[in-house]
Amino acid sequence: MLDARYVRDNAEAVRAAMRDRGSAWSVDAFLEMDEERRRLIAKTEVRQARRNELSKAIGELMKAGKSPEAAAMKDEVRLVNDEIAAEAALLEQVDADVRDLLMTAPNIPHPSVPRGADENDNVEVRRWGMPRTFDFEPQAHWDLGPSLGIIDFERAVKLAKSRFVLMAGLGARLERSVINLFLDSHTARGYKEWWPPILANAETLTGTGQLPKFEDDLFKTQGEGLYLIPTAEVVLTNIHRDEVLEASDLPLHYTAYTPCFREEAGAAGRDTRGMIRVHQFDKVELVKFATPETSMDELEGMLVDASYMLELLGLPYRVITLCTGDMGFGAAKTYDIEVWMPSYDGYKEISSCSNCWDFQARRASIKYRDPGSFKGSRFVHTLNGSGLAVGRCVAAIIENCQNADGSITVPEALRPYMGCEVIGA
RNA sequence: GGAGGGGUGGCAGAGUGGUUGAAUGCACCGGUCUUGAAAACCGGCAAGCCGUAAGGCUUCGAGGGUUCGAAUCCCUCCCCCUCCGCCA
Repeated sequence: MLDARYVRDNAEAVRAAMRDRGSAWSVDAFLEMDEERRRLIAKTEVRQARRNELSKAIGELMKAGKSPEAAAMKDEVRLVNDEIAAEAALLEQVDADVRDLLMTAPNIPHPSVPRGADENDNVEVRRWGMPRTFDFEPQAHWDLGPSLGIIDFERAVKLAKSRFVLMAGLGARLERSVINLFLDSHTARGYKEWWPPILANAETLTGTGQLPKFEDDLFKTQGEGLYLIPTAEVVLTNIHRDEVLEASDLPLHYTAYTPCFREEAGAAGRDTRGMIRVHQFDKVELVKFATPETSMDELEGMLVDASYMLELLGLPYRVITLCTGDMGFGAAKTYDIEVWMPSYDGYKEISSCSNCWDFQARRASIKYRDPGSFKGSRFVHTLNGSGLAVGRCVAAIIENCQNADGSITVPEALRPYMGCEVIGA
């Protein structure tokens, strides 16, 4: 959520930001509604002040035993109250409208973000590793996995529906091994591990920005109306919702493994094969809470921590900075890490690391105090990044580490977890 | 799910209809004292909103109700604790 006052005071800058993002969000509609809201507030508050004043006077009269005088005043208060009730109803509606509108505004891009319309305008930052040249025809993971008996797409459809995955034997173990390698690595580098609920309520989903705008992307339960989390970012960030943190405790570095659930409503026809785009996938997530002064440095650090996982596995990757038009709703700046996928003959997203600035903190009311530096409390900056998407990582291992005989060489870092050096053969 | 108890400022914890937006303690900030620190003492210290400001409004789990006036009384819901039931 943007700061209403900021929008009011920097209308032109916000207009430009929305333009850069390709967002249709209307600054002028907001300004108009906001002005109406403030006008109504001023009006009702005058009456409320009058009521409070009269009530106080009544109290004093009653104490002095002058109830006839008080009775006359009571009549006036009743009148004032009627007026207040009428105006309050109006104000409540306008207030809700303004908030709803503000909730649908995307975050303002950081000045360092390249301007651009879509993914074609993203800027490559760096590359690591060399895509392997095969001296045989490499198989895609959706072919090799089933032929090795470690992935079963058909029966996953029987159990649930399309875009679900069933893994077997060393495939299942590979998934678990990757999760453990990631968690062990991140915790060794100072991230605190959590094990959160994977169903969350509407307030939680609103805090990180999935609601109200992106409800269609989520699975929702009946009855209680809880949502299956689309990423651990949702729960990790909301751990501190409605809290005031101490500056001396910042930055906080959190990590968690969770399954993630996505409707993929708008993704018909995209990445239909394999385990690239599925309704349920595993992810190890990184989340940080930082002061405004350090959040951009923390983003760089998170990018290193996430991409280091691919270096551990020996998988080639590149890092890109998303342009203004390609960034997610709540992000002020985003780096994507893309792993080399032979079946795509290209790099495929495996992590997204974002600094959300105070956008989520304002929604979720996550603040910090620093008595030595300023009075009161301020919003923290929240960051999140995949470290990494496990399913896509498994797919990348299968494809990048395959051999001519259809076996897979287990990356060295995973061997202690796998208990073997080769899958198949 | 049933019975009982409870949800108050960063934390702990008073407060049952009228200057109580809220005692007190801790934490924090400023000062005195001290070579420095601690202790002691003095002072300050909730948040949000409207307003150039003065100031005003709102907020004591959430929502509704009673009243001229509600942290305080009534209703509904949520959450926490204890006991019972159920259960992995």
